[in-house]
Amino acid sequence: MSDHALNHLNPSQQEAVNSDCPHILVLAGAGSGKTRVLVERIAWLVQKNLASPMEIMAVTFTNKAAKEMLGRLDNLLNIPAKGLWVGTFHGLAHRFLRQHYETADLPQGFQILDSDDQIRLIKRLEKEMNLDDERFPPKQAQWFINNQKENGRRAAHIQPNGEYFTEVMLSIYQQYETFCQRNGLVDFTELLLRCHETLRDNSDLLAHYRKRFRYLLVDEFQDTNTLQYAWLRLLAGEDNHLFAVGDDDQSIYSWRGAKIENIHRFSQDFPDTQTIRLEQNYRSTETILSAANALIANNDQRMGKQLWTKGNPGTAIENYAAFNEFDEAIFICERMIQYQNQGIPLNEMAILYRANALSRVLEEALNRANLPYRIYGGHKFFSRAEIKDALAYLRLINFPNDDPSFERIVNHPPRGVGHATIDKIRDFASINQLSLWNASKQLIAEKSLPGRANNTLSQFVQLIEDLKEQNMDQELGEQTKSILLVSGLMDHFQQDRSEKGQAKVENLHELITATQQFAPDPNSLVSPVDEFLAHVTLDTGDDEPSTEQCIQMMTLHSAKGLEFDVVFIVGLEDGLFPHNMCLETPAQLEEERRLCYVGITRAKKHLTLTHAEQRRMNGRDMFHRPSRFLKEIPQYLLQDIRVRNRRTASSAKPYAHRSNYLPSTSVIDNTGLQLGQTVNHPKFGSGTIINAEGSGESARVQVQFDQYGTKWLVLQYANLS
DNA sequence: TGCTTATGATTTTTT
DNA sequence: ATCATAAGCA
Repeated sequence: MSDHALNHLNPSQQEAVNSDCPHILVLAGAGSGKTRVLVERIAWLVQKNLASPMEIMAVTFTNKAAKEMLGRLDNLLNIPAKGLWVGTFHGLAHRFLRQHYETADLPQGFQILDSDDQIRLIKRLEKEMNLDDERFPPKQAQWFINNQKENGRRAAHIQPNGEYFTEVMLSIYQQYETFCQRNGLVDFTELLLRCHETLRDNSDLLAHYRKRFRYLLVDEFQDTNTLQYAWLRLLAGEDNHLFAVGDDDQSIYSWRGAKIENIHRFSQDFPDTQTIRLEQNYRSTETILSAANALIANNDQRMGKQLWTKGNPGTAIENYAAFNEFDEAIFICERMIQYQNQGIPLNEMAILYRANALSRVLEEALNRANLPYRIYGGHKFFSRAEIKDALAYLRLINFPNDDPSFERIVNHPPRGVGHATIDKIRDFASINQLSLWNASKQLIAEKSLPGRANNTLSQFVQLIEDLKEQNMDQELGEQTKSILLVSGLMDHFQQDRSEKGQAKVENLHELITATQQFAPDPNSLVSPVDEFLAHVTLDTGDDEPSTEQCIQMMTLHSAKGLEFDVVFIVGLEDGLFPHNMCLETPAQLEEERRLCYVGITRAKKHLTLTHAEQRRMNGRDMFHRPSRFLKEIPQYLLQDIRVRNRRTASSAKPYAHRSNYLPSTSVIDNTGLQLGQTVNHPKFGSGTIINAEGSGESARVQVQFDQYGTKWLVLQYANLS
């Protein structure tokens, strides 16, 4: 970095960037320039010739953070940061395993299971083991397995403790481990654990990597779990340099294994650690910072930090007590329009909520107000059912022994291979230690299935064989396209005329585009298909930069790391935020408070907090008290907002009937009817059309009647008016 | 076999 | 209210 750039760093930042100390822990408050310090540190190492890019590894949690870091480095260093390893824990471990798959005892084409696949597999194993999945919920087994792995424990290492439940969990873990190993499947935690074990048990390999990566840098250190920390320590060894950046006040992921203790342990595990605090905030107004500081001061378990700013006090934090959630939403829309008139662009405004369920009412209000918005998070593109179906075809064609994929698509779209047949395949496969694919082929060859099942299954096998044949030398994009058409998957979703069905078709088209645009790495060790499949399970791909002028909506969790001129935090009610499920222990409440702290510190200029006195949740009207966090913010920072005409229950609920808001595109072929339309039936009275299928004489519609429930009616005979 | 209806549970999320 | 999964029926 140039000396010019150094001048723009404050003393603490500068100290962190060019410290000679081998181990550095940077406690970086919100908005204190944490990413910048990380990037400048790397630039400094390279430009002072302390390290070549080859000797540096930088680890992040999300692909987004990794990409941003790489981008900034490119800018700063002016040379492509060649040889530099920047990536997520999982991405780097994956890279390692692909390179050393033999040493790691994995097949070359090992596949990655995402947590969906993991659950599916556990369910299947429980069934095979004749376990009741009510007593032993697959979710819990999943948690058990991941937790054991995060603590480095293989099934064989665990001593049965005499408790029946634990022993069952352990036996599931055993089966799961065996199955994955036999079939070359690796779940997310396994990527790291396997990498850790391989390094630990191969001293020459470990020596090589320790020698290579003399400088290790970690972002969001407060989010590391036990395994990730162990992995870092292993790589660091005695001699390497470890630079960790984190903020204990922003630790909000303990519920998925993050160990805030890792920050506390750091200076014990690395005795000569220099701890540097970044407390000057460059983001928010003084008012917003004071609120954040006051709130977080209520937590006992802190390393202690006090953010300050040279900035102006800014405007007061607005506090609005809404009558109900509709009133809350309308209020927010009005305020946003006001801010927009003040010249603040829409993409500088964000609405943050504790739970995704809260977004619906807000969306409706934004639609009515003609305010464009974008929702972050939620269902990631590559994890949507229809996309995973398509990917399963791609996977099975290239790796016929991939059982999870086989199971997913053997009867999807429905082709007459039912439960009974699948059960037989499974049994046969598990008795003979075959993959479902090979089991199917053998069963067909032996003709040991009932005629009809034999037929339908052969057709499926033939379908896959055909696709395999014709795809041998096709481009990935072409492959995907023909898979979707030939398999009938596209057709299947096209049958569904509802809005959701149409969205799925669009998603499939988007997938085709994604495969067409995918640029395989020319240096890759695996095939483009394989690379693409790993890419989609490791990178959720939801970080397209949003340059569009849209209001940003997301959960408080996914807001971490972002900033906006204007922030609205909604649903500040006891029971919702802090959430009911997080009130059991003081530690949980403290995490909720940190979450609130994260939310507040996202705001640069204006912050508005809202709560509703009445809120309909899970079909019931709830009356929550204002959040206790509101009381923890000093009154003088808050300004209560009153609305001139207090909205009544009816005026605050202007769109209770959704039917008017369905798009007009859902016209049913040649019937003059459309989805969402209200119709009258001679016998069942009035109702709303909620679905339709077929055309001409076989056209049917599904109607939700006001009094008789939902019914499918053949249009020809229904006599609707 | 596969569609329809009934039942149950519902924080947060990356990889 | 809404969604997913499971049992039940055509």
